[in-house]
Amino acid sequence: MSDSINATNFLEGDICSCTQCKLKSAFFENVSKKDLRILCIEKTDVFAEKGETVIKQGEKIHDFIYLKSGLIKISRFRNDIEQIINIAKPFDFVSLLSVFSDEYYKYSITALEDSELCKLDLLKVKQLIARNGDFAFDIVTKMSIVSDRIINMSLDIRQKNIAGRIAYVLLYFANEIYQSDEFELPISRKEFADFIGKTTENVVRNLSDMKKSKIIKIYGKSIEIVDKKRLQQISDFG
Amino acid sequence: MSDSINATNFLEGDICSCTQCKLKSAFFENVSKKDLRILCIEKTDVFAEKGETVIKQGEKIHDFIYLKSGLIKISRFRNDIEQIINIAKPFDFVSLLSVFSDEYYKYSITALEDSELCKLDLLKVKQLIARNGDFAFDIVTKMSIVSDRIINMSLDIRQKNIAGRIAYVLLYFANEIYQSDEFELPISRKEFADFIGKTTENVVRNLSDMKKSKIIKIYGKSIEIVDKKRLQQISDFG
DNA sequence: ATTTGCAGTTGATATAAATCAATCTATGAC
DNA sequence: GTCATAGATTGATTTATATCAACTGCAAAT
Repeated sequence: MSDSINATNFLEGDICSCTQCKLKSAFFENVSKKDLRILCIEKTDVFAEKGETVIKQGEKIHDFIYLKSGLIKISRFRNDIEQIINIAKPFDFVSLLSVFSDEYYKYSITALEDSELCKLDLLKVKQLIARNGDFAFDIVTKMSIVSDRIINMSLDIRQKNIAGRIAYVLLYFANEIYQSDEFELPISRKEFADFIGKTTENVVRNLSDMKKSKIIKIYGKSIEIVDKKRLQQISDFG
Repeated sequence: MSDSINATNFLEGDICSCTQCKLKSAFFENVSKKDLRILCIEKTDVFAEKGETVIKQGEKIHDFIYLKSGLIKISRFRNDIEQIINIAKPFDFVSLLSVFSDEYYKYSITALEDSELCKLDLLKVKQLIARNGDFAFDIVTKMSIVSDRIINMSLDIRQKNIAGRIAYVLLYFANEIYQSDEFELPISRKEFADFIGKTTENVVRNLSDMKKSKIIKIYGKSIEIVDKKRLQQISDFG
C-alpha cells in the first residue's frame, strides 16, 4: 500500500535527528535534507560532564564540533600555565578556530557545565563547503563572527587594568552568558585569574573591594550585580 | 587575418592584469580566468605612501582588500589610545577580519612602508564564494590561518612580561617580516609600545638594557640581533 | 569524628611597570 | 644657519600588581 511506503519514507527521513535539531538554523540553514542526512549518519552526540575535557590541545583534528547545550571554556597551556581564551555557550561555540588551517588542536575545550556536543566528520563538512556555496558562505560568516569576537575580547581585556578586566568579565557573564544580573560564577577564582591574565589573589581582592563598595554582592560563587552603571564605568574606564 | 584576431583576444585576456599577479596563487588559485576577469574589471589598485591610512575604523566596508607589496599595521582606537593588533606583509594581510560579519570596519589599516593594495568589490567576492566551492574553501582556509595567527600572537604577547614581549616582537620582525637579523624597525618607539601594550619609556629602557647586555645593537631604528639564542630565551621565558 | 587537602581570603612585602619631569637628539620649516 | 617640534632617552618617584606567607572554612577521604 502506498500509504505505508510513504510512512516508511517519512520515518527514514526522520531517523536523522539533525532535521529536528534546534541548532540546525545556526549552521545548516542552507543544507538540503539529503546533505544533512549525509552529515547526520556519521555524527556522534557527546555528553560531557562538568569539568570534563572534550578536546585536548595537541590532539589530531577529526571532527567539526559544536555545542548543543551547556557551557565550555576554550584554553591553552604554555609552560604549565593555563590561559583561558574564551567561555562560550551554544550558538557561540563551534570548533572553527584552527580546524581549517591546522592538523592539530591548538586549544583545549573543557565543559564548565554538563554539556552536549555534536561531532560531525570534518572531512564531510569540508566536502560540503566545496559543494554547497550557500553553506560555504554561512561557514565563512560564522567563522568571521567567532574569530572577531575572540579577537575583540582579547584586545579589550589586554587594554584594561585588573579592576576593569574583572568588571568586563562580570558584565560578559551577566549580559552574554546568563542574561541576568544574578548568576553562579561557572569558574573558580583561579580560572577567573587565568581568563584575565592576573593572579588569583588579586582577583579575590578586587572582587571583595567591589563588594565593599556595594557594586556587587558575593556569596561564594553566587554573584549579584547591584550597581551595574558603576560596574560598566569601571569596565570602560579601567 | 586570424593571427591578428588571436592577438586581440590574447590582449583582451591580458587586459586583466590579475592573471599575471604574483599574489594570484594566494587566493585565486581555484578561480577560472573568466571569474578572475569579472573580479578584475572592477578592481582598483591603490598606492599608499608610508604613514598613509588606507582604511579608517568605522568606515563602511565595500571592498575585499589585499596587500600586494609593502607593509601595513592593523590597529584600533579606544579612548584615543591606539592598540596595534598586527603588522603584516603581503600574503599575510587580506581584509578577512570583519568583512564577512560586519558592515563597518572595526580596525584601521595604515601603511608602514610604501605599499600597493588591491581592492576588489566585496559583493563580487561574496558571490564568487557562493558560486565556486573550491574558492570558498580557499577563503575559509585563509581566514582560518589569518585569524589563528592573530589570536595566537595576541595570546602570546598577553602572557609575557615587558622584556619577553619586546624579544618576541624583535624575533617576529627578524623571522617573519624581514627574514634577516638586521633590519630597520618600521615603527616608532611609541608604536612599539602600542603593539605590546606597554609605555614608550619602558620600551626604550628595555631596548637599551638589551643593548647593554649585547643581545642586540641599536642605531636609531636600525636593529641588529647579536645573540639570538638569548633573545629567544627572553621571549620564551618572559 | 578526625584528618587531609584544596579553594578562598587577607596581610605584608617585593617587584614591575607607569607616571612625571627633564634633557637630548634629529629633522623639516623658514 | 637657527628655530621649532616631535621622537627618543634617562632619572626619580609613584602606583599597580605579583609574590610569599599565613589562616579559614568547607568537603572528601579515612
